[in-house]
Amino acid sequence: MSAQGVTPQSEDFARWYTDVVQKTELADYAPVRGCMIIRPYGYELWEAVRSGLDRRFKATGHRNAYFPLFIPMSFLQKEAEHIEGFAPELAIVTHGGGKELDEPLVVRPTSETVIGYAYANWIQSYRDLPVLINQWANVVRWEMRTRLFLRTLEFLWQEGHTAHATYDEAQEETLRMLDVYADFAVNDAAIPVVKGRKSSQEKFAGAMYSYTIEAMMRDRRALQSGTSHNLGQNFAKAFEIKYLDRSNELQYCWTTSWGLSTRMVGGIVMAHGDDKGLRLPPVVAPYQVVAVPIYKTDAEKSVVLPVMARLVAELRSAGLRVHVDDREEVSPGFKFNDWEMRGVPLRLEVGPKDVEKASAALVRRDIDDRKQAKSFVSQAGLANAVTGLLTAIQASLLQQATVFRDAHMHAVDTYGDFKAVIEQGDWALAYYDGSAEVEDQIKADTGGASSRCFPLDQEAGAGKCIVSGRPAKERAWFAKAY
RNA sequence: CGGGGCGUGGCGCAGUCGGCUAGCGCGCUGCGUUUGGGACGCAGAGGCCGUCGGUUCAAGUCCGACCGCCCCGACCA
Repeated sequence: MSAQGVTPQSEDFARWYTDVVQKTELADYAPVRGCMIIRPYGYELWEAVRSGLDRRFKATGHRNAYFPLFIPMSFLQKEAEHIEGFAPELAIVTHGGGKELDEPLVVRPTSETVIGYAYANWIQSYRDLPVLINQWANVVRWEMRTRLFLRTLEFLWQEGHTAHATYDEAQEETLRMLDVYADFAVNDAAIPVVKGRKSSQEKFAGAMYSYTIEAMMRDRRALQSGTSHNLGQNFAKAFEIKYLDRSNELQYCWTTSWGLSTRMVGGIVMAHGDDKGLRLPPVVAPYQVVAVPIYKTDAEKSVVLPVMARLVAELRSAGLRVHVDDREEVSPGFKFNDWEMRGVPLRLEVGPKDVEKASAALVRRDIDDRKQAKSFVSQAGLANAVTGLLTAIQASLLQQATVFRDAHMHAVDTYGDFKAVIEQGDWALAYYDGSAEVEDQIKADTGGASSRCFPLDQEAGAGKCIVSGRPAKERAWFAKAY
């Protein structure tokens, strides 16, 4: 890490990422391997993700609740595929209060099982359905290799868990929540995403179908940014989640679960960041505007500061998140670079000339060229100008990410083209029979590219699997992924 | 767990064939001058050289073990 700024993205993306996360004070390493200390700036970003999602969950009829951290080991074993999938990454508590426990407790890697237990008790009749609950929680998965935000042993997330009377309702819910994630990603995080269905290898352990939103990072690798699962009746059967239908017959429920984690913070970093550091979308940025006063002498300072204070108050009363950098010990130039690294979307400068002319300078973070990024506006109506620019920046970041992404996604028809596309680091869309052998073959041939999803928006058609030649009904996206 | 790299003030590093009081840049503290794109001067503070054990008159330096971190793979939100 250099003393000033971060390793340029173009030089070493992985290094750039770790530099950015630490130098912008999003997070720090913890004393335990693979764990992370989320610092205020990073936590505020997560809080913005949280509030954007929470609002949408409530608007679609969900309520928040909280289920316990510890789960009896036996619960996980009730669903065969579930335990098989999670067993290698469980943290297990064997002792408590100085004594060995009769039954080990698992630190939740996800909560389908405890929640299934509760739902079995709560649900008797079709009148109790649907149950639409979400929880905000931490979970633990003992991963081999970790990276700040992208994969940590403990992470924060939300997990929605719903129970329904029919398959169709569960499927509808699964896709509704996938849409909620996509809406959040696009409109709040300014990240374009591909919605799709996971291959059977990539699906959640215990799910019938898993759906995902996949985003492209600036190094073109894919990031699974949120998942929504139709669990079928797998967990209902394992936990006896049953209801009496209208004709007084006992039926198993159909359940869903869906989650989005602090990984999204890493996604925001990697989808928008540039050589200078972060570029945060205004909707989720902890500070939307940073105000830097400019003065040389005490006399100038005494005229600049009151004007700045007045303007900042106006912006705040317009509902904007504004930070005033009134540090005396660093120069304005230093502050400009510092806040650009931290990704604040818009900078407000007020100096002696502005006081004279009743103007202010606004500088956009999303535009590289300094002259183009900077504009001078009248102090009158500043809040409107700022709001307008923030809207433009939000749109521009989405636009830039979309243009970048689309330039690196290719539909292919031959395996030669497929490998060439992956080789150059891009995403390839190809007919795929969905088999594990083909996926393994592709992984081996391409140095680790995996199927990301069968995109939902593809036209119905048929073709031959690009590897096996077997008939395939759908195309899938393949890419190297985080 | 396999391969590669690295552990020396907060951060980044130097420290030659073992030798004297362990150094440099950044940052930090104080004072003064500065301030519209990463200011400067002066004076300071800050180290069990990752841990343990060996070799030696003498170890940051040589040997061994261990621990930790980073990068690349197998596994994953």
